[in-house]
Amino acid sequence: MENQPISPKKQRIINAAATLFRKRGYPATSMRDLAEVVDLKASSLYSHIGSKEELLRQMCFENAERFRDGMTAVKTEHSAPVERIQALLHFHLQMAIDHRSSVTVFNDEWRHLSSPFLEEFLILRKAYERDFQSIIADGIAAGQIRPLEPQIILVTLLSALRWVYDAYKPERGPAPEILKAQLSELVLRGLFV
Amino acid sequence: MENQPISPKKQRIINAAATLFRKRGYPATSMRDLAEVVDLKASSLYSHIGSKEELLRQMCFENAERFRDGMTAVKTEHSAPVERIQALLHFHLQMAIDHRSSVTVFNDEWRHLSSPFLEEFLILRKAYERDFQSIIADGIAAGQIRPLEPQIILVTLLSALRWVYDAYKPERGPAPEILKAQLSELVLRGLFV
DNA sequence: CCTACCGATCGGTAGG
DNA sequence: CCTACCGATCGGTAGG
Repeated sequence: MENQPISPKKQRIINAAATLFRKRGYPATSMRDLAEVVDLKASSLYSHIGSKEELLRQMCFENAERFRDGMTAVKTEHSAPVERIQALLHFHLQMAIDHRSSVTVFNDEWRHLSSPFLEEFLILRKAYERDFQSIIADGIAAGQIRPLEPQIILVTLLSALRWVYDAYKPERGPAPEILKAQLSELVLRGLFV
Repeated sequence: MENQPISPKKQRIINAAATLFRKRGYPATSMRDLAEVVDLKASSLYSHIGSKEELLRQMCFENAERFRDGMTAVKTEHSAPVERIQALLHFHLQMAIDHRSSVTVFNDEWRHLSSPFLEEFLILRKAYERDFQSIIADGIAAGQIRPLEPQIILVTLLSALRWVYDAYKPERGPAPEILKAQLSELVLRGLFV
């Protein structure tokens, strides 16, 4: 990924695109829809961006990097599996709050990437999942995590947090700290008392 | 919803459409893609179906009915909140196994319905969620469910099951009974030992 | 169930 | 950043 500086105008376009992609999905969002939101003609978008798919790529890979960096930080700051899992859970929730639209696009729209970006993306995602899964396996080996299939635990945990990206609005729902506390308790300790 | 008999050919088209809509999403699936899968020209599809959106409607409302009927059955067969929740969890997993593609479309593609079907669909979904949420509230009142926001519990529970629709293949993963047992344990009793 | 075709819309370019 | 425009593809229809 090249890292040229991004102009403010370009950033506005990216943000508007993330919101539209989240709400309608990537294929159902037209460049004319996007242009209207940023008060431009569709053709003028191309002075700032290369293509529609470049926008999608930017969102997918930007968040792949954020999750990779988050994983690195968590592994550096914590050594016990249980603490690592708790920290990752909080990190996922913070990502949902700070980068709601672009993380939703990262979660749901990556399949519309074309080759070779799709393959590159899947490699990054696989690496993240492998890291996470091995933390879970460590927790099981230490007798602190329920001894179930690590793959099932991983996907269920990630899936349980997914609604937050789609549906949580900090201004409407509970405060972020309350949400984090309730979700941690629910996921880590279970539905039943 | 009218209930005219559905010809075998029409059913084949619906099934093929469900698989394509699940894999690529509704907007990114063209009628020419669909025609190719069922060995027809695109125009010939219209001898069997009314429109592309009619296919989407069929899948969305068919499953809305299945979930409504499932909810009715669970409430008839069980009276304790905890048993009802356990039965609903098993019911959701059975739906994922029996109707994988069409339930994924129901979950993810309903937003592409147009008026007034979108509004009608949301009413049905809301009713289901209200039923489910009040069972959770009953469980909390009875001291059997963790006393958290019922809305958070509901969406987290439904979300935790969602990956199964997208990713579970009975022929590759664990047997359905094992999956059900592990998922129940994980969701109901939590990640931590 | 096909061939032939329709108007609308798509992502994107040329040229200023 | 706009006007003007391109070829491709879309969902769908006419007519047999």
